[in-house]
This record gives sequence, structure tokens and C-alpha cells, in this order.
Amino acid sequence: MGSIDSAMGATMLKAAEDILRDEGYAALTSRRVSEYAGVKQRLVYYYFATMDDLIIESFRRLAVRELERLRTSISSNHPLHDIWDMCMNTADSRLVAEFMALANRNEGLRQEVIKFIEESRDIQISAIKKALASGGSKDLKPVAIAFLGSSVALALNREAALGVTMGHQTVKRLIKQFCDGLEG
Amino acid sequence: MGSIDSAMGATMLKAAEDILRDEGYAALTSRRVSEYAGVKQRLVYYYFATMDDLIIESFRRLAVRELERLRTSISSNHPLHDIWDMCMNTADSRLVAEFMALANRNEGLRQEVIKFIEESRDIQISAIKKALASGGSKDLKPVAIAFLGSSVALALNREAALGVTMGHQTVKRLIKQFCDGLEG
DNA sequence: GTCTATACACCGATAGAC
DNA sequence: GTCTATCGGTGTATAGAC
Repeated sequence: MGSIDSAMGATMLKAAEDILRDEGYAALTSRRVSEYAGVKQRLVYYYFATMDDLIIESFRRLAVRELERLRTSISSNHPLHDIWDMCMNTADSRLVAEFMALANRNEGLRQEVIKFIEESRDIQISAIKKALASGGSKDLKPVAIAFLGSSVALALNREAALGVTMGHQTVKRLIKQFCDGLEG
Repeated sequence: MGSIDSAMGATMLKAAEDILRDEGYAALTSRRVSEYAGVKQRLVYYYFATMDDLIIESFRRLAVRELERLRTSISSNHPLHDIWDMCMNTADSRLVAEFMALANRNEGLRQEVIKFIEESRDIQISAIKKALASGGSKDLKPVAIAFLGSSVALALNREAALGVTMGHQTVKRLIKQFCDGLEG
């Protein structure tokens, strides 16, 4: 078995992500990955025991990258604006859609997705708490701000990818006003 | 070619929806549909020219049903509460995830999904306008309320299906307070 | 580490009998 | 309206040579 951290292992994980985003999970096959990587199909099974392993490792790679981006993008001056920008410029919504669909049926992936959601929400909550001098009002707690922000950003990205823009400008203005109101 | 409105056509559309929700779009094959319907594979192609047609008709059926539910669930007394309840009790989030993923790559389905999103948003906006005596403030327009509501409800359902509940109670309370504040 | 070759199952779609 | 039968293609996964 080859290592995931080897050049070829990384190439295959990159290929898997590209295929998922551009062609969907039904096209994520060992043959398709091997084409992308310019090798023969058999080699995929040298680096990944099963296709399930490849999918899970692929998500793990994405999650690590996104959590890293989230942590470093939060400045101490405008954490709310930073979180919002980060949510709006996150992983491609088509790729997210594939992982979401897969996670409903793949137990291993589901666990990874749960960990990712909870960890990123924790990071966002910490940043929001710092932004709010009072630590959040009785009506608007940090966890609610984090949830609303990421939900709305995801929906905006998803619809934009489909070609729907109805109300998007209004919503973006509203969010910006909200952030401005809390941290100028 | 058989009609979609025939008993067998409806049975196959129902089968397609069940398979999508329970096994994902990779399992939505003519053979699988025929098993569900208790007939032979060949018959699927008597009712649907291609599997793409079956998928699109399947979504259309769902869209018609949901739009109908949305229209009839809105009372004149508590439209905001009604919309929220409807969004929280909409189609299974696993089924939605499959259609969302498919729509990014299937042009015909994409058009149907766009129509559905815009039509349901229109219905929601009309109801919200009636609820707001002023027709919406400068900062909180009906379209923004509609967008935020459906985004957040979808996210709550999606995460609940995965097994994540972090912040859900807080968010639900917040939404309820908001609706109560506007329509008691 | 990468390859050839293969087993076996399933796919969409079609021809044509009843 | 439903069936049997079949085509060519693709899927996961493995055996084993180099």
C-alpha cells in the first residue's frame, strides 16, 4: 500500500476532488481517477484499499484545508466580516453538494462531516464572542450568528451556481449592515 | 410510450423518489426502478424514453406537490409561522441533497429547479408582504425574510439528518421570537 | 511502484415476440 | 402493455508478473 502523503497519493486525491466537483459522485470511479492521474486503474487500489477510503480521505483533505483557511482568515479587528467573507469564498458549492449527498449514505464520511461542521462552528463562535463586547445578547447568541451566517452563505453560493440570483443583493446588503453595525 | 399519469407511470415515479432518498442517485437505475415496481426492466423504457426523463419528471412531481403544500399552508392569520413550519416540514433533506447535486450537472433538471426556487420564493414574498403592515422596513425586505427563512430551515434539516444539533434549539427559538414579534 | 489480465456484476438502451 | 433476450460498455476488486 502506498502512502496518501506521497506524490501519487496526493495526485489521486486531487483527481478525486476535481471529478466530484465537475462530474459528480457517480463518476468518481477508480478508472476515472487513474485517467486523471495518467496511470492504470490497478494503481488506485495500491494507494486506497477501497473507493470509500478514497472518498473519505478526499473529504478529510478538504476539511483540513478549509479549517486552516477559517482559522487564519479571522483577524482580531473584523472577525464578523472575516467569517462572512470566508463563508462566501469557501469550497465550490457543487463539490459541497456532492459530499453532502454522499454523507447521508456513507457512515465513515458522515462522521467526518459531523466533525467538520462542529469544529468550524466552534471556531466561528470563538471569533464572534471576541467581536461582541457583551458576549452576545440574550436574543442573539454567538452560536445563532454562526449558524445563520454559514447557512445563508451556503444557500447564496448554491443558488448562484444554479443561476438563481433572486434577492441575493438584498440579503448581502442586509448581512453587511449587520456586520457593520456590530464592528463598524 | 405509456403515460406518466397512468398507474404504472406513477408507481415508477414513486419508486424513483424512494430510491433517490434511500440509496442516492447512483442507485437510480432502470433495473432498480423495475424491481421496486415489480416489473421487468424493459418496461421502464416504455414509460420513460431515457433515465434523464425519469429524473426530471420525478422532480417535477415533487415540485408540484411542495408548491401546492406551500400555497395551502399559508393562512391569513399567521403567514410567517406557516411558512416557517412549511420550510421545516418540507421534503426529506436527503432527497433534496440528491436533486441539488444532480441539478448542477443536468441541464433539464437545473431549469426545473430554478423555476421551483423562484416560484416558491414568490409565494413566500406575497405572504410575507401581507403579514407586514408596512410592506417591509427599509432594512428587512420580504425577499430577505423569505431567503433567510428557507436557507436556515434547509440547513437545520440537513444537519439534523446527519446527526448534528449544535445550536439548533437556539436558532429555532430565535426564529420563533422573530415571527412572534411580527405577528404575535 | 506500476503493470497486464481477468472475474463477475451491473449499466442504458434496443430488437422484437406475445 | 409487458415480456425475453441481447448488445456494448463500465463498475469494483483481485491475481500475479516485472
